Amino acid sequence: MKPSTCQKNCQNALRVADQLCQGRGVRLTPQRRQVLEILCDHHKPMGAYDILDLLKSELPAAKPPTVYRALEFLLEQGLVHRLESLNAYVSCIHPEHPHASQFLICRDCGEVRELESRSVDRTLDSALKACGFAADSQVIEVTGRCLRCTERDPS
Amino acid sequence: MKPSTCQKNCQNALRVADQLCQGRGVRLTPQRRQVLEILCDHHKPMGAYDILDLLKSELPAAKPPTVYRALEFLLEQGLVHRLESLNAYVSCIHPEHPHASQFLICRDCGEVRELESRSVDRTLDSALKACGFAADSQVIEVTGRCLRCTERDPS
DNA sequence: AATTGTTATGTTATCACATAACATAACAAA
DNA sequence: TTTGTTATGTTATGTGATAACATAACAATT
Ligand SMILES: [Zn+2]
Ligand SMILES: [Zn+2]
Ligand SMILES: [Zn+2]
Ligand SMILES: [Zn+2]
Repeated sequence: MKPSTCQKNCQNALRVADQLCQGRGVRLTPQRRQVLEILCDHHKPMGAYDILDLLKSELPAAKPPTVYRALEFLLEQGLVHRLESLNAYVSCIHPEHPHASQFLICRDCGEVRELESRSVDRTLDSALKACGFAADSQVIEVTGRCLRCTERDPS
Repeated sequence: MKPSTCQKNCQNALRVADQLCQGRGVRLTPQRRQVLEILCDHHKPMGAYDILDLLKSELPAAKPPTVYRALEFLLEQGLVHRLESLNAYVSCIHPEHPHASQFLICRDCGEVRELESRSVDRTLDSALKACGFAADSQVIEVTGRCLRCTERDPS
């Protein structure tokens, strides 16, 4: 993806976030929006302190709680996912329809990809139903090598 | 489960671990075995520093690396799972056939249950295959309320 | 038995991630 | 303009994990 296209996607994602928040009557304040923008601008998962470092260039007074509060909001609104196995955060590619977190994490290139498999979702749901478990959040994270890295170096 | 039965299960799990390690030519040293025993004796997930506190009663010189090294070994051997969303560890109930980590975590009673669903496993595998992703570890963690807690207080 | 390479442990310090607690400010409704 | 609510500022601390280096135990070889 060319940089120009990429930046356009980021801008678009922010507009979508604006609309979603307005529609829900919640406030995407400048701080929250800046954190989301940082996550959108990067394609790889970022730690809270990585975000903090970047945020400081726009908001020198930023401190850990600044970032964690923004992340808490963005997670609640489904605009961002947390990657439990990396202690990192990544912007959601389809925030308009909230969904369970399903990620493929490449250990070579660091790329993360949202899987969004309905069949996995359904199968897991029925397994949960079968044992009477009432889920309120699901985490699926698969670590390995992505197609591109496997093709580049099939070892 | 009665205490006597439980303790028997723990002893049995340790014997199984002994045999597995012997068969694989790896060493379940006293330290490693003690950490595994602590995890087997408790049914709930434990943080590394919780384990450390208990370990100190038998091994006063124990320090964080002592525990983390033992956990690293036990994880490699599939004797223990790490719960990513809790930063905690729990002993595996079926170490004799290594498997992907699938957990149901009750937010009320704290109970964790290994799901071991073959259908979930298969569905995820085929989704991974479809996008050419070569997995080397899978994490599935579902948080919610277990059947018992739902029945006790259906709210 | 002595040598040597390997694996495991001891020890100190530090890094990385996250939140508690309390004060102030901005906002929105009455 | 008062009042309640939500958001932010600030300091300190809690919690989880590892780096780096030294020493000891073990196992294979000579
Ligand atoms: Zn998403
Ligand atoms: Zn890759
Ligand atoms: Zn298991
Ligand atoms: Zn429960």
